[in-house]
Amino acid sequence: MAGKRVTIKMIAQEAGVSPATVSRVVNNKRNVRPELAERVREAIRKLDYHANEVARGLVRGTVDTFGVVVPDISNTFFSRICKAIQNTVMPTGAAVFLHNTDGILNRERQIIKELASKLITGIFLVAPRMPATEIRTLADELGVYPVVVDARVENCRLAAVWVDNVTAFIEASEHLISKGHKRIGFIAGPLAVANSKDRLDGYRIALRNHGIKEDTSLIYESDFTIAGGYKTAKEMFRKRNPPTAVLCSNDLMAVGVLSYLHKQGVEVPSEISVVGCDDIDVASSLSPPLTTVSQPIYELGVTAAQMMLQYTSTNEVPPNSILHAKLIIRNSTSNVQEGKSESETHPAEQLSHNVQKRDNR
Amino acid sequence: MAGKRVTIKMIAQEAGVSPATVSRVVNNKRNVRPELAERVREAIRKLDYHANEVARGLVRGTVDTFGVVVPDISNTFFSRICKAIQNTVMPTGAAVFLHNTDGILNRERQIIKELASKLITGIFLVAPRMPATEIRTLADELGVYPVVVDARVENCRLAAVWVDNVTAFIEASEHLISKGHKRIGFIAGPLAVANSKDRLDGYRIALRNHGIKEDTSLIYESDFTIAGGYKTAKEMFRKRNPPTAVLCSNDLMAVGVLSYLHKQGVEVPSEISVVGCDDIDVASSLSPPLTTVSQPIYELGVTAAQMMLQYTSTNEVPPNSILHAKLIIRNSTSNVQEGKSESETHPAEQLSHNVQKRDNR
DNA sequence: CTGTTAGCGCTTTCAT
DNA sequence: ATGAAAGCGCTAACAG
Repeated sequence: MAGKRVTIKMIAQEAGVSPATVSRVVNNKRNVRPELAERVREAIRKLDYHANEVARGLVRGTVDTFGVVVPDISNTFFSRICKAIQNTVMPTGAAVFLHNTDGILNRERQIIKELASKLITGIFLVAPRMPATEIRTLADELGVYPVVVDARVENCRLAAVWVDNVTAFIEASEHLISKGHKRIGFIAGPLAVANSKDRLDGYRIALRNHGIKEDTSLIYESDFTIAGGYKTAKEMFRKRNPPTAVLCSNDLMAVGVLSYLHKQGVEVPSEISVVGCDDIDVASSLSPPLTTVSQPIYELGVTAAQMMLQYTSTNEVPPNSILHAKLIIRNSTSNVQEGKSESETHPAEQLSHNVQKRDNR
Repeated sequence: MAGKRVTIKMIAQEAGVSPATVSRVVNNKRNVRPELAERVREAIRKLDYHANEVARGLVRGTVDTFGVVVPDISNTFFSRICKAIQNTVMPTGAAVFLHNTDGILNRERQIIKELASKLITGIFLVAPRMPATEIRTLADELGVYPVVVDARVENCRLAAVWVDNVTAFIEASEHLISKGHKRIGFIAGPLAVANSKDRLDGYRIALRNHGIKEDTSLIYESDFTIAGGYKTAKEMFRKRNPPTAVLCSNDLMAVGVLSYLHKQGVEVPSEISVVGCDDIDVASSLSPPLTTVSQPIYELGVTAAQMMLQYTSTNEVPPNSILHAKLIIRNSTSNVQEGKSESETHPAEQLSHNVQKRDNR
């Protein structure tokens, strides 16, 4: 590549001033005679000068760039967060490094170090696998501002924004319960991820609050993918005494479930109700349109970016931000099929079931 | 942030050698006495040294980083390309800047310049709006290696990889024609985008080759979104004499069409056939599973990355790469409804239609 | 093989 | 208000 870049010196010469003055003009320092400043600006225009950000970064000791570290950029959820972060941060002139971890812990550590060696200002850790304390330590050591996105980290002097998944899934479960469902299958994401755990907890709390005994044979751990949801549904409905509704930890798995049920000729929602989480773009266009826990995805990203901007400018770790999800009721859920829920299940619960049902009419 | 970074000098002192020697060790130059090298490595380990990439970039005049510029990272298609590029490029130690243009031409120009000022090595332009010649000029001027992804650019000394959309859509159209469809609606993407144009051309060529007169009232331009597909379907089917099949320029619009038809109680494929393009993750899980033109998305990214690597190492612009799409026939397409196709259309074409039909049995 | 030296392009005292 | 000079951390001649 040819590309002789024009430097500050050339501008200085062209404008008949010193490099220092050019620097002052470029950086909008006010102590430059307007006349000179104009001459410099003209030279800059004429030679199409663009400051070498790398040189600038070297002397400043930091570059105006952030790193965004996600498990999987091809996942809509993460790519939307990523977009929100970018859109929020871009107006300040900052750029963004993007990195995939594939959910591998060591990759995460590795990437953070690489990013730090590039003198980036801050780093967004989206759904990180690393323990909060380690993040704190590493960031301090590396001199990088960390903001954790979509993971609940408390009491760590760590800036973080997440969604209240427990409450969200209590609500989702109660929606199903209010429709008379008592045998509700649950497909969790990887339980090593705090969000997955929280969602499962929400489900459990809701059951308990409504006097429904937990049946561990109804709870499955999967992987947040369509294929995973499909496979899990298959297992779930092959057993005797299957659920009348299934609550999924994300939409992709719900799509898998829907797909399986459709293939088996099972009608949703008349025979089985299905609930997802995320409200991905296609959720409202599925047949039936999917009832789902809508996560404030974009807001998650925007908030994270705002926290980062505040963090870096004040040097004080901003308070955590807890966002709320919203249950969007569409057509994949309905009242439990008449007599279906209990007749095939524990006869002992028949009575309470009827009471429950009556209560909700 | 505290974060006293350890420098090459500290390592030099610790190991009792000169900075140059440390540099040699770090960069694996072989002309260092093994004994010394080991001492240096130990110091590096002990002090947890990581080379300052910014300083390195300044002296080298370039940093081992690429820019990826996409219209919209939250679109699965682009995020998958992005992931492929990253995965391919990462093993070489390179990092990736990600930028959204929202399909705005000027943003594209702006971003390319910003990226260049960061001394990046090369830039991936995914579905760019900029004319090829301008890309060539700008890249030369800025001293950056450009690779164009998912856009047909020929005869420009410009490295590019794209999919043969014309052939793909001829095939998709012929699939429909072979099922007896003669009134085939077409929902195009923005026709300013070459790919959209090519797909439409494929459709037209197929019609012509099979003696079907083109009916411009069947051709719509939309925007590649679910909402756009929905809205267009609404218009399309409100007219008298609607099509018996609709071919969409991407899956998202097909999802919109499916959603509209489902809402109207129209059965797919028995009443209307629908074809999409991209084979997005949910395509096979829709009901009905969507017949679609499967684009080699991941391969698009991998190929682009390989071209870039070759480009930067040989300094010769690699030959263009044309990938092939594949029609995946699922359940959203079927034979045209008996007597439906023509009875409501131009009686004049009745005969040729019957001939056509017989040909394909 | 190894150390010394001279910058890469920019910002930032420090004089003037 | 402006210029001269030092130096950010590293690499790459150039000596030895």
